[in-house]
Amino acid sequence: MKIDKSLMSGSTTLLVLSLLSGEEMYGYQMITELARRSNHVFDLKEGTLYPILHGLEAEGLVSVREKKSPEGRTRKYYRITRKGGRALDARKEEWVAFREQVDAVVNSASLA
Amino acid sequence: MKIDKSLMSGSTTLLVLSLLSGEEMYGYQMITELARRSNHVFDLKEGTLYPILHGLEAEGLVSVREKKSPEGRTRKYYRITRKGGRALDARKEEWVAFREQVDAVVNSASLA
DNA sequence: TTGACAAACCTCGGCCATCTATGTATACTA
DNA sequence: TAGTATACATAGATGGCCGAGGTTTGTCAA
Repeated sequence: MKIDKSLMSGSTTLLVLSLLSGEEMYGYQMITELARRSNHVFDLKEGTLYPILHGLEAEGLVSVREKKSPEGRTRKYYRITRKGGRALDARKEEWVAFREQVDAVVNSASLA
Repeated sequence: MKIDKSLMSGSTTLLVLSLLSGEEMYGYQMITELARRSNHVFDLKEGTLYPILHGLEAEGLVSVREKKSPEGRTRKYYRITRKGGRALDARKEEWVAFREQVDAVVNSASLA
């Protein structure tokens, strides 16, 4: 199913931080991993992700280190910081509240 | 709790059509009703709603009729059309898929 | 060895949804 | 009669995401 992209707005940071809370990852990997875990519902674009990562780094929510892949290419591995963990918790709370209220409105109307 | 407004993007039309699926309503009422039903999580602005309503009307998803309130003021009552009903169903499906995939990513990461 | 393709990073310009600010008019109330 | 709530509306700014393009390095086939 194709989801209206405007629905995605605002959830991207939550998704990225969630991914990083599990393990250290590099950008390109996040894109493929997110697509895989969501059955391609989330097809994050490079033009979207990289600016977000730079922003998260500037805010101190993630840290970066360069590392060579087995083939010799250089990758930038991102790791979530303590501050990032707190930001993630806040984002999760927001998401849950948002989700519940949307459902409340959608369901309350259908009962009328 | 205050929700990042960017999260709202794309859900507004779903919410408006949901409201109208229950009953005929006028713009100002939708704003207050939405705020009430969502515990002020959704505090839709007039500058957001009215253009949306005009757009929905142009697409044939809602119809309008003018009616005087008991006090004499003129209101524009919006009603969902058959086409609007089908659009609502589609939006609901999108929302459910989106919600489930976000939860899937958020939860799968926290297990790692 | 050259050409194509995937991996991996990046930036810029534009679109689009929403908000802020402002404007109008009417009714109620202090 | 001044202020507040109701009820509609639009214009400009903002901000997130995408499309389109670019670069470098490695792999593999022709």
